[in-house]
Amino acid sequence: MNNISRFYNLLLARYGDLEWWPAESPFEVIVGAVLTQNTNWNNVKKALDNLRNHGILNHNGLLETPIEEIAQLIMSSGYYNQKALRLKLVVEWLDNVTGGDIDNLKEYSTGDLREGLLSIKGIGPETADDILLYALERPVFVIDTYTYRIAVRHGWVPPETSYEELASVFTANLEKDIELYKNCHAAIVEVGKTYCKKRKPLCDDCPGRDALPDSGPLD
DNA sequence: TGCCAGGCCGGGT
DNA sequence: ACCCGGCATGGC
Repeated sequence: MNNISRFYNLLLARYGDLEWWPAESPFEVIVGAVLTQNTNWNNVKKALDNLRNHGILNHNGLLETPIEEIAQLIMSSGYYNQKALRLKLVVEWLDNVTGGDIDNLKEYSTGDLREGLLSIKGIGPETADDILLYALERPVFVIDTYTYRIAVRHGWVPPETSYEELASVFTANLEKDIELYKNCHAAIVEVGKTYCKKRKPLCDDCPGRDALPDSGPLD
């Protein structure tokens, strides 16, 4: 067994099934994916609640509500002007492609959907992959800053590794399974929040230290 | 109290 | 092809 599988098994034993993504519908996953860009989920939750309480956490709601109004409601998630625009662009894209029914996306290949999502200004690789995996049930592995830090600090990849390269390292070393991909990313975020923060590179108590004999120092 | 959070874009080199 | 500043609120 490889180190990445070992690491995931360790996280699985520690956290179990985290049942990500916290959302009530695929559409909410998409909105949350935009709002959580470089932002604490706590702040995102408040923004989602605001949208929901105003009855616009849905396709037509976001499509028809003025961007300024959306911006005010999502203020707690930060970057609210940018994110209001990004939500508009996403929902307009959805409207063009599906006419408002996300189920219609099942007609498209994962590659075509990823390309389409990435063509939207404000949707980068991680946001696209969040949407593909957690909203659309496609087998793509999500890379976020925690995944990158953990992989580098374990010595699995060099620091200059690109998003796509790192994703392929994970998919090459894990069973191709949508539920596993979901829970693995969830567990990495969970462990990252505690042990792999930006200015805390040295983590003596980081899970995996003893269980991964082939891995390098956690820098 | 400053640092950090489940990124991404655009302009400069 | 990289590097960097900007975007912004809320929690610890």
